[in-house]
Amino acid sequence: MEEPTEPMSVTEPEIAEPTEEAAEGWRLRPLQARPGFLIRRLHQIHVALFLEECASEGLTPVQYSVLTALDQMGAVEQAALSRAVGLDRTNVAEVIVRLERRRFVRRKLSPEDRRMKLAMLTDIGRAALKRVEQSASRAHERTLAALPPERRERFLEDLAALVENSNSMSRSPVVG
Amino acid sequence: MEEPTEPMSVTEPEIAEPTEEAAEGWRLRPLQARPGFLIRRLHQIHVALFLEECASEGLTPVQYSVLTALDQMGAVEQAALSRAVGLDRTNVAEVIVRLERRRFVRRKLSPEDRRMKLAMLTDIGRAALKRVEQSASRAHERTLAALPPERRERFLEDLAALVENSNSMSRSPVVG
DNA sequence: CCACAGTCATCAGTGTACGTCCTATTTGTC
DNA sequence: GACAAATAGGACGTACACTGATGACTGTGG
Repeated sequence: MEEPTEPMSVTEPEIAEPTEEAAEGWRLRPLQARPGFLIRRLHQIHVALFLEECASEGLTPVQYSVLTALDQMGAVEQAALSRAVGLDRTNVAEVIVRLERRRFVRRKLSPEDRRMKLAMLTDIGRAALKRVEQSASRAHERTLAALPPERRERFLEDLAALVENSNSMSRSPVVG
Repeated sequence: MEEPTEPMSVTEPEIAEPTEEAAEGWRLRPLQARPGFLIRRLHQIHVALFLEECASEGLTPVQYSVLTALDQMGAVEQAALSRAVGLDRTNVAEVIVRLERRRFVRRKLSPEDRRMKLAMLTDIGRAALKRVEQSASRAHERTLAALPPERRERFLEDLAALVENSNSMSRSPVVG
C-alpha cells in the first residue's frame, strides 16, 4: 500500500521539539495519523474481521464478550455484567435481550433481591460459545497479524496500560 | 500469514506453551486481556475523553474528522469524503445532515455530475473547527498520557501498521 | 440512439454505545 | 412502621457502523 499522495513528511525539522509535539501538536499531523483516527479504524477493522470469522454463528464481538463473561461468572445481574465487560448498562440490557431471543441466555428474578434479574448461559449458549471460540481466536490473530510476534506483546501491554490508566472514563469502567 | 496449524483437540490440557499462545491461544487469556476487548475499550475511552474536551462545541470525534477533511479537501461528494475519513457512506450522509443542521456544512448539486451533492465547510463550520482544535489535541494527548513519550511514537507506528495492513476490511477503506 | 453497467445518494433495518429521566425494590435510619 | 437514600432495571433519544435494496444519473458499447 503506498503513501496517501505524499502528505508532506510529518517529521519535519522544526516540530522536533518533543515537548511541543507531545504536548499538543496533534493537529500538525494529517488526520489519518492521529491517535483517535487510528483507534477508531482499528476498532472498525477488528469488528469486521470478527464478524467475518464468526459469520457461521452470527455473533458480534460484544455478544461474544457477554457470553464469555457469563460462562465465567454464572448467574449475575446486569450491573455486574456491565462492570465485567466494560459495557454501558443500558447496552448490556439490549445485548441480553438479543441473546435471550436466540435462547443463548436465560433470565430469572433473583430470589434474594427482587430488584435483580439474574442472567445465565443456557446449554445452547454454552455450545455456541464453544463452537465460536476458535473463530474468535482467528479474528484476534488476524487483527495483529501485521506485527511481528515480539512487537505484539509490547503492543498489547501498551494497549492495556492506556486502558488501565483511563479506565474510569466512559460510563462503564471494568472492575473485574 | 501462516496457518494456525490446526491444534485439533479443542479439549486440550489447559496449560499453554508460549508458542501456542502467540499462534492462536487468545482464548486462554482472560477476556479483559484480549486484543478485541482492549481495542474496544480504548476506543470507548478516547471517545469519552474527546466528548469531554470538546463539550463546549458539542462535536463528536467523527464530526471533527469530517470537518477536518472538508477543510483540507474543499467541495467534495460524500463518497470521496467517506474514503478519506474511513467512514461508512451511509454514516457520512447522516453526519453531514447533522453538520448541515448546525450550519457547519453546506451542500449543493454538482453542476458537472448531477448524481453528486458536493459538501463544503461554511465559515461557521471553519470557525468551529478552529475553536475546537486545541481541545481535540488535548483529548489525543490524554488518550496516550499513560505511555512515556518514546513509547508513544512506537505505539502509533504499530497502530498505523495494523490499520494499513487490514485497511480493506470494513466497508470504508481509507484511500489517500 | 438506446440499453446497460457503474456510480452516487438515500432508505430501511440491525446492533453498539452513551446520556437522562423514570419506576420498583431494598436498605439504612429514625 | 415510616421514609429517604441507594440501587436495578426500563424507556426514550442521539450518534455511529454496517448490510442490503432502490432510484437517479453518467458514460460507455452496440
